[in-house]
Amino acid sequence: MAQSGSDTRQRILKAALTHFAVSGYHGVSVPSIAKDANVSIGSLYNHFESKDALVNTLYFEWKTVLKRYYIEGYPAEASIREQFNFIWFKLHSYADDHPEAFRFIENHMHGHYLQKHCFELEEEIFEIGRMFVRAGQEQGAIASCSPQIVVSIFFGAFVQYFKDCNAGRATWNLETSLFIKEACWKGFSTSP
Amino acid sequence: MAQSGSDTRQRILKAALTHFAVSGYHGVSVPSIAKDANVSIGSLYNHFESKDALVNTLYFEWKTVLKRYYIEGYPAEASIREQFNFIWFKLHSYADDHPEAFRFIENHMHGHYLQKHCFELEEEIFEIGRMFVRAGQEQGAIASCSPQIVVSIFFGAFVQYFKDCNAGRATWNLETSLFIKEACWKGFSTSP
Amino acid sequence: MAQSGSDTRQRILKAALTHFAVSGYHGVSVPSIAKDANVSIGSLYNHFESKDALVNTLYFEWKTVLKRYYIEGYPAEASIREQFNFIWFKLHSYADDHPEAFRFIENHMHGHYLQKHCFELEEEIFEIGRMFVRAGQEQGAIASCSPQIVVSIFFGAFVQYFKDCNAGRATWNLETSLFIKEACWKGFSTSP
Amino acid sequence: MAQSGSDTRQRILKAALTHFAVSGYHGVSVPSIAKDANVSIGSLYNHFESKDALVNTLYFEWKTVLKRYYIEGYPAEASIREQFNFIWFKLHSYADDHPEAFRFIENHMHGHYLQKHCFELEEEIFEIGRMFVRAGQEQGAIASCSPQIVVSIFFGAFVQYFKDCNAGRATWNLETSLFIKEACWKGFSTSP
DNA sequence: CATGAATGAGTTTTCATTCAT
DNA sequence: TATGAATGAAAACTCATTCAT
Repeated sequence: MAQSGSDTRQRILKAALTHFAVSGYHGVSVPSIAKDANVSIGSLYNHFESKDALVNTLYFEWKTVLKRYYIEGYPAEASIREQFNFIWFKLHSYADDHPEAFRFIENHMHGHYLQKHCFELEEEIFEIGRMFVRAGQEQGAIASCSPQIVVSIFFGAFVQYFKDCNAGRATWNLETSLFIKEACWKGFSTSP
Repeated sequence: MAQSGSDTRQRILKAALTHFAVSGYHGVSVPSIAKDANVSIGSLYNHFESKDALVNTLYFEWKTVLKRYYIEGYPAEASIREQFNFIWFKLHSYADDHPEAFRFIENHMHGHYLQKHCFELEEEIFEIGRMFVRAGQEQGAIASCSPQIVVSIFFGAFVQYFKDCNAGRATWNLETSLFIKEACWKGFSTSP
Repeated sequence: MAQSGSDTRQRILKAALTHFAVSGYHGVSVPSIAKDANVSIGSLYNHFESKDALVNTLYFEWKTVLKRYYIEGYPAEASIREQFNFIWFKLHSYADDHPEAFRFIENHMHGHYLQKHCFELEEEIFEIGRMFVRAGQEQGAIASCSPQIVVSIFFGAFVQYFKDCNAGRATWNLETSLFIKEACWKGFSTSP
Repeated sequence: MAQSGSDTRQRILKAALTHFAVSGYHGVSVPSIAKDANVSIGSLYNHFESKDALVNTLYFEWKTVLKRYYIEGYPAEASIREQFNFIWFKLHSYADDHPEAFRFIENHMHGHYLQKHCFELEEEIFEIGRMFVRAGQEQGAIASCSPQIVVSIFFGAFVQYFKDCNAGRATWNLETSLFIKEACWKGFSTSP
């Protein structure tokens, strides 16, 4: 059961992600993560100070990945319409590439155990969305309202679609996703 | 500390709702519920067979209340537009009247511990939404797509708005709520 | 293995005293105490918040008993000589009546785990000794020096005698004890 | 962080002494010693077979040092009075030169983990004291009693004085120490 | 010899549940 | 029905020790 060594941390993170995504923080036991990672409990605690530290690391890492999805190649010079297409496409890609991570970071009640820097990162990411909305409003392309409201609409719709797919109420595919995207755009844009 | 007896069950349910809404199933201990309900542990177990039975009861009761909100007075004869107004208004009223209950039933990962009849009830409620969508589509008032997708859009938007209010990113009021409702309608309706 | 109920706490305290007296705080495991007390671990934790709370309770209780030994019937009006006889006799009686308790409270390094009120109680008891010394010095019966020094002499001698008996280097009996008492008196009194 | 090698062992012993003196055998973890010694855990185990072996080495070494203090230059031909002055002075010097070591070897409950040769060495050292007492008794200079009792008196007084200084109840200086020495002598000597 | 990641038995503690009163 | 002490399996976490490099 001894391990190759260097990838221990990654194996722990991978196993932990799966467990937390499925059962939530309190529904997961550290031994079960260790077992799934094929690592001893002691080893897990050599890599992460506590269960708490482990979820926080996980959350921060995957929110950071999401942030990178949004930021890298963001078409700041393109039209608002295209900016929205980009954001939606990235959201979709992230959920498609890393469904467990998306489930983990969006599906939970992230309670008392998340540290400040995690909440701050979450806010940074929402701020990316709000910046897009503000730009659209300045150009008159997006309806006038509190920017977060627009984010609520399209992000909420996307998350619910993702959940419905997990629950078997909807089918996961790009076509449907783009249909929802268009509906959202129609909903908050000012185009006739 | 002895209690009148008849309302014991209600006090337990109330305390349990608060706890589960805040911390999730696994994050709550039965003794803490009993303490908050001002009831002995033994008494709690006289009223509910197990922690499992308690959440299931709670979930079923509050989902039933939500179902009643939708069903009672549903304007089946009115226009699709008005039917949507009604659904949205009920959703809003429920979240407004019973914020903890809404948080509890919508905000969590309801995992393995929910029993079949709870999932069935959830599905029944979604079905109310889908029936409305189908009716709208038959009349040509709602865009043609899988009915659940439309539900995802407006329900997802609403849930996200509710969450954002809880997180302090948005402000809870009817005006904003109606703004989101209109955006959703514009999004999935066929009106020019 | 179910227990009569009301004396659980006492059984825990008794078992804990024995264990701590023999092995010290860190050398004792909570399960071993529970087992010896014929009590389940959970039950132990119903009665004491933590291992820490348990030692503190134990320490405080037994130091309080020692304090009572000194205080009750203290012959404040008698001669200094007789006051010393009284103190010594009480010290001896305590160690004789409760050898494990004496071993526990005097033989250890009571480190970080003792709470303030325990240290304060210890100081109160030393203060009883110092008050006796001051009275003796005012009467010219005890040599002039910092009062604690006199306490160090007789208390230290007694504790060492007690330890030596435990180690089999000396024999525990009143006669020897009184011999040491007389030596101490000769040592710090001013009598020719 | 690699070390010169030869002094590794010394650094380990030094760090271990400090830790054991403060927290006792069971209150100290091997990794914490290694860290403080600036040595890897593996290296520590190259030098000492086990935690057990480490304490035993430490105990034996420092008791040996104490023994040397007593033996080297012992004035066997001088008067009993001067022999006592020598013993006391050496005790004081040892505690003054190596306070941590003195705390370590005298302040603890040295339980099950000490090996036979450590207990034997302890007994040898007590025997030095008892030999002095016997010589004094043969000369009629020390009161007649079991020799260990006299040792209990002065050694106990000294240890208590040392502890009181550590606890802040007394002040460590030679003058006070000599005062206690004189009191002890008056206590157990036969001089008028 | 030096390193430090890995191990897993053992520690403290929690908690769903039972049951005698 | 109400009570809450008792239970013990399981959780989070520690730590002496090993071993491949």
